[in-house]
Amino acid sequence: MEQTTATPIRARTRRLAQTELTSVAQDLFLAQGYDDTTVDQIAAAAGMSRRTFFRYFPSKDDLVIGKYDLFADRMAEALDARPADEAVWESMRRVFDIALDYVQDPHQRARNDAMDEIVRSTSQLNARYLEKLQRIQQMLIGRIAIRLTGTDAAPGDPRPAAIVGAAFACMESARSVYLASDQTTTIGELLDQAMATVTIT
Amino acid sequence: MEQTTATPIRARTRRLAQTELTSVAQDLFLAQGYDDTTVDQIAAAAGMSRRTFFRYFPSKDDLVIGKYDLFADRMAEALDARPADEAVWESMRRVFDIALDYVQDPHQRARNDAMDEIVRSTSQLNARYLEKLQRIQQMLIGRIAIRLTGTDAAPGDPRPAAIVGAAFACMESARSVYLASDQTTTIGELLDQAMATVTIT
DNA sequence: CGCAGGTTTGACACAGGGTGCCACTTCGGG
DNA sequence: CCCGAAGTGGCACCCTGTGTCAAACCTGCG
Repeated sequence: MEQTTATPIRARTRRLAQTELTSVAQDLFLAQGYDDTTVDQIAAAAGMSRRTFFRYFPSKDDLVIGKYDLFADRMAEALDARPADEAVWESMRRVFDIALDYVQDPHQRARNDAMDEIVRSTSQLNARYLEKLQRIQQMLIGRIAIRLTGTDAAPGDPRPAAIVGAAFACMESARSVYLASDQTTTIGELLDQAMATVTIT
Repeated sequence: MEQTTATPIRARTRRLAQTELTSVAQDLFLAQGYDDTTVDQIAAAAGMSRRTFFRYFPSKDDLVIGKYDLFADRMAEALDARPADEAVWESMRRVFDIALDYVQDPHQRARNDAMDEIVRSTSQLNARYLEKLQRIQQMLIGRIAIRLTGTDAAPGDPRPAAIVGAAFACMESARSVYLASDQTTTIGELLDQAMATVTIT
């Protein structure tokens, strides 16, 4: 049967459990590192069994990396919202805005940066992070291709992927410099510098 | 004692075992997929024990992904060999040449492309591949930084990373278009197209 | 030839991530 | 109150990866 109506409650408690789990897990990761924290520990700390943990997250990695899935949708939306006649490079720059300041609360932001640092310093997580980025780019490439050539259908054209990839390269350069610096310069400024150096014709 | 002279024999037999292992493993991967091939199967097919396999490769992934380590050295060399006054974008283009045609034998090349296809279609391998690429880029960024500013030491400058990243984005766009196409256009041409679209100031 | 050195190998045990299965509880609605 | 669906925990299991240790295997040397 279709249980159409009553479902949102389930989804909400589910998300609650997930955030609780992430919170508890982050504490452990920051305290003893990602690799040295077992799923058993996380589950125990959250008061559930190991088996149940895997019902909330498909893998230990996803607990950390999963949040980047949100970006894909948001960035796709943001790109669609840009005026159609805007230069694609500028559109890309604006799309990145939402990735830059999606967290304002300074406390939460610090925690976020700390997790980013863990991702960067854990080879396995870093790898999966890069893959997520690639997947996001894939979403955008199709849209950029349509902008360039009125219609879709130019599968042999390397330019859309090159443009999107180049833009993300600028983004990543800004991010990495920002995280390694004393954070006096904002990511936005660094990104502007990078995207002024690399341009598209 | 220093067994200076007689040592290369060890290294050679080791490399022999490694290539044998890769060869046998590739057959299995192509036949039944990467995930569905266990290390036990590979080891058995190569006539050794599982434990010994892990003495030749630190992980199953590395058997596939390891070859890209060679590129790091070769590309670093290639970049150093470029004239110091050459435009960095042109230098990057030339550096990619060695990655493009390091296999000439058409039979071997087909096998190589098949493995690349497996890497691309296996999430875990794709992730680790991207990480390798990132590591290679890291090597090059330092060198590009020196070229831009006479000396080293400009850790707050996002431009070197942006340039190198953009160049690699062009490279990857060319590669992905090439692999998805009927392969009539060469990667070199696609790369030229991509790198003509993206420019640096 | 036979022995002493180091190296390679295989077998075993073990930890950790991840999955399928099944019984039990829990919770919401009629 | 009862029924059915969802959530849960425990168990067994597979696979990757590592530490350990004893046996096999060279290899040079007397």
